Amino acid sequence: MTDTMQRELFSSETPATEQKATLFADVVFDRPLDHAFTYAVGVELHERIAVGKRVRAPFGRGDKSEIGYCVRLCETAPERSVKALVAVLDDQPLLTDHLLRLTRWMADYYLCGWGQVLNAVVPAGARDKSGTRTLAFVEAIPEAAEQETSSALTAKQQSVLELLRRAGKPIEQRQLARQAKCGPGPIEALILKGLARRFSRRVDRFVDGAAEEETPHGPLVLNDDQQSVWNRLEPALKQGGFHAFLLHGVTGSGKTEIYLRAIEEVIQRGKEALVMVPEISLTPQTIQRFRGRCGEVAVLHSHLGNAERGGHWRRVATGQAQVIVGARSAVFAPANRLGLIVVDEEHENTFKQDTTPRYHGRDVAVMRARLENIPILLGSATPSLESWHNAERGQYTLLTLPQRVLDRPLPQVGLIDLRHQPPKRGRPLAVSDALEYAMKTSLKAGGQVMLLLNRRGFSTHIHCPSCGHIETCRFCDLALTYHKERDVMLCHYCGYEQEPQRNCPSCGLSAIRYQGLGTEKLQVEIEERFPGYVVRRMDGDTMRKPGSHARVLAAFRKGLIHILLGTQMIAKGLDFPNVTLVGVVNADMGLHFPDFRSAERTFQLLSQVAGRAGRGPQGGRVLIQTFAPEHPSIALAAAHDYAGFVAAEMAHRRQHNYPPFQRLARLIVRSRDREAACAFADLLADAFQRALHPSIQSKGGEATPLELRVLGPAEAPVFRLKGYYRYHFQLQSPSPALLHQVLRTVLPAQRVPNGVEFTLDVDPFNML
DNA sequence: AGCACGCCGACT
DNA sequence: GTCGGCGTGCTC
Repeated sequence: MTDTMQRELFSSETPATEQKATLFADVVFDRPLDHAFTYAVGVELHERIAVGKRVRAPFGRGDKSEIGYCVRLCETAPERSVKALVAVLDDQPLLTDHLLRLTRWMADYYLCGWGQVLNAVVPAGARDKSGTRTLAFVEAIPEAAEQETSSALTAKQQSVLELLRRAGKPIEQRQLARQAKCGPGPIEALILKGLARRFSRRVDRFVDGAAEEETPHGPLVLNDDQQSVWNRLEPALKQGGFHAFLLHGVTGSGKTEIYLRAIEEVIQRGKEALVMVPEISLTPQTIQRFRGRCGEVAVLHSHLGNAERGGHWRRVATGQAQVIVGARSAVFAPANRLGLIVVDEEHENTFKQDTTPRYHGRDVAVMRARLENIPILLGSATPSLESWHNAERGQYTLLTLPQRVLDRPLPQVGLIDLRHQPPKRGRPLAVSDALEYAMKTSLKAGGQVMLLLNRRGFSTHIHCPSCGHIETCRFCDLALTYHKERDVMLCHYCGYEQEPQRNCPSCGLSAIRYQGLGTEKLQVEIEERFPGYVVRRMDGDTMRKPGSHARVLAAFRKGLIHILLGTQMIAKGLDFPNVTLVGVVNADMGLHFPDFRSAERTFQLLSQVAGRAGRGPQGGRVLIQTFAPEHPSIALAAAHDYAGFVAAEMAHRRQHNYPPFQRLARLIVRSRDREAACAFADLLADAFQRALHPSIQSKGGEATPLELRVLGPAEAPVFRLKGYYRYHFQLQSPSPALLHQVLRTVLPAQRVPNGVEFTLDVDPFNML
């Protein structure tokens, strides 16, 4: 008897359909399927089932038990026969109605399964109960008179009691012991003497420990620009309703103060505020700023452990946090009474996720604000062209802070033309004489210096002068970078490591050259040329351990480091008032990327670093070394001319039909088999071509091609990656609606061959 | 995405 | 004759 016969027999004896079922649940699974599956809900689960909870259900031919999300309940039986749910997993729904609608929209917009989105949205730590524990708290008994017993109090007991009375609230026992620098003895004694009491409380792990000494930071007086921005913002906050603002404020113009006021305003109304910042800006100082002013703050970002993240997440879900600060994924914070969303550094590309679902945190935030009918404030010193375009079209209200606070001028920016450097004896140096002189001057005057070089490692180019061989990654076709400290050659894309070679693996000659400049080599050069000064490097290599980032920045702030050099990481720090010189070692680095946003990125990066200088009363300047001083990204960043840059770049984008004027979707086909990848990319691109020009083959009459173009296919800029051959092409569409219409007609009809994978990226940022 | 079904080639 | 390759289509 075959399996099939068995199943047929079985199912005819006991019909799978629960004829008497009266409740049905629509369930979505973590699969790239765009529709929900209906299950009967047994009577025993009627009390427990709810939209937004996870369920266990038999799925597929083998009735394999799968976990999915319940997204809808209804009482009318569907036409087809259905299976019954096995279990409901959660006590409380993990998703609010708003979040369900938001994620549904994401699945439609980014063309992936709803279940996939939900799985990415609900953090692992929130799905289980981990991350809570029971702790003992101790508090002073206020009415207890001390007199009778005070004579018997030891010094330690006295100080513990002092501490408790001063706190005026319960303190966790171990923390109390730490603060009083005592063991458990004195605390026990106080409890025995009836001066304090102890009780247990179930708390989220990690969260309570974060409540360190806070320095409440009173609101500052607004300057005229800030005041006029506030005057436009305040009514929208008071009134509520969807309203998108783009706050364009130069670095140091006091955007944060505007954020804080706006947050305070909505908190006062009993609402919650969500603040999204780029991952690297999520430092303790950033969080502290909000803790000082805004009540209970929850923090959500990817570097938290499951339990810790779950704790914060639950605190948000239960309304215990007024402010949620987090990176990209914080846009899904389960807040119930959201009153405002702030997206700081709105232009940052780290808001775009580069795994499924490939969403853009800022765009999802705008959609969330729309769905929840609340205001949203996007802030940046260099707004993305997308947001600027929206402001120009009147979709967003533009607010401007054109000046730095306290009338501090923007730093003077000088360009050093590397093309006209006098030839040097020996090997070329990273720092020109002009930059060196400026550094020495600044340091002698007691100032600090920051140096930006946007490439880590020691040598970025390892080649053989005899045969021209270049050391590349075995799996990607990218040049390996030599890292001197770890003494390895590293692929910056896939992490592949290889022993450095003495001899050329191609021709055997023993004269391999390690060329090209990375932060490690720069550090060596700086230490040689600036003896007696403390030099620190900050890049992906030195910042591996958590906390090291904050430690270096703290040391720099204290003046323990004279010269801080590093990758763009250093551009994101907070204010360092004593930085009087910022040097950019090579400004052109990102300029020649095969990416239509490379000019914008370069402009943003240079503006950002330039903003680091002259934050203090002694002012400061910026020196940019470049081979292309007349390039708009560089010349206009040097002139602090955002408007000028945007005008030039917008013209360029319009001319080439790039965003923000048209929408882009990128399709990437990859396979270990080069031919297979190439063939399928051609096939797919062809399918789009045919969909766009249907009349060509039919009537031969007037072809009315939709205004949508297929660019490619071609080899992806990184052709080999992690052992895969990659081809890609793009769809360029005048409207998102048309783009989606075409994608939805063409893609479902495609069958992807075995051994070939393809991904779709709507509104792509990474073009490599 | 999984996973089972099914229809073809090389083995006991 | 059967084991197993992977192409094809479905999953409530």
